[in-house]
Amino acid sequence: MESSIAIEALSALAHPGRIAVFRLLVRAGAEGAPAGDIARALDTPANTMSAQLAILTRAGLIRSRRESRSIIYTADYPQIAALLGFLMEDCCQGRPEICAPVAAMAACCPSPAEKAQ
Amino acid sequence: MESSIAIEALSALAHPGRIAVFRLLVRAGAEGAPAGDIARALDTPANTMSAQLAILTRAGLIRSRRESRSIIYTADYPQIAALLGFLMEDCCQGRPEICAPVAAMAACCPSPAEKAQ
DNA sequence: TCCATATTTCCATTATTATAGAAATATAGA
DNA sequence: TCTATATTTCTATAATAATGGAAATATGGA
Repeated sequence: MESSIAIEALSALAHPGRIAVFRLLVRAGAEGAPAGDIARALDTPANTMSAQLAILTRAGLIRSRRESRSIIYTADYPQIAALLGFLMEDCCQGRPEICAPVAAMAACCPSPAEKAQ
Repeated sequence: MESSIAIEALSALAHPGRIAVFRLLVRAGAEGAPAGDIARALDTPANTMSAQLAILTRAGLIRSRRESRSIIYTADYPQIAALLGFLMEDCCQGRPEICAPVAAMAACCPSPAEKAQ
């Protein structure tokens, strides 16, 4: 991942309204949520929410699809993973115990390989 | 983690100079690096670097210790893990495959439990 | 004490970003 | 076609952040 891409994503997240939107969508999973529902849930005017969703979209963190009159937003999980990977690149340097806290954080999401064990 | 804490950390990272410092320190491990070395490595004036280090420190992402005339900076791994955890909180919702890309990102850092297997 | 090195603080200029009212656009249904 | 709903775009004002020169502070050694 390019540094400039990561910075755009981090800038997008570094805002009280937008991080709330992001976390709502991370929790919402693949179904996502329509713009209006998000605006109501976070008690934000529709045009302000529209700007926030546009910024998160341009940053690659979320995606949208139209469904009838609504626009449904979803988290872009692979892109999010790429951002986290960029932040922690080469964190181990042969001593995994250094960044063990990071691995522990990810323990909620066992990989398919780990689930098979 | 409080939302305001996460925003301060993300704001600190959302900057070309500061994310370069952050990643340099993530790679540097527990030994860290002195301010002057970091400034030289990233070709940044000492006062500008000082401001950048201060912002990352205030955001809780890095720590410093004095060693003779130098100030050594290190990444604060537990705090970083807490930030990543905040971003991905409740990402699974009973369906771990949704955020599998995130788990795959963390595969470089097997936890002690995983290493024992 | 005096000097060199390492880092930080002060400051002013310049540039970027946030907010929401009002208007515009898109879709669906009567 | 007309109306209601859903969302976005346009716009101006207000607030915040980045940069690096110059000066200040802290440490160690002669």
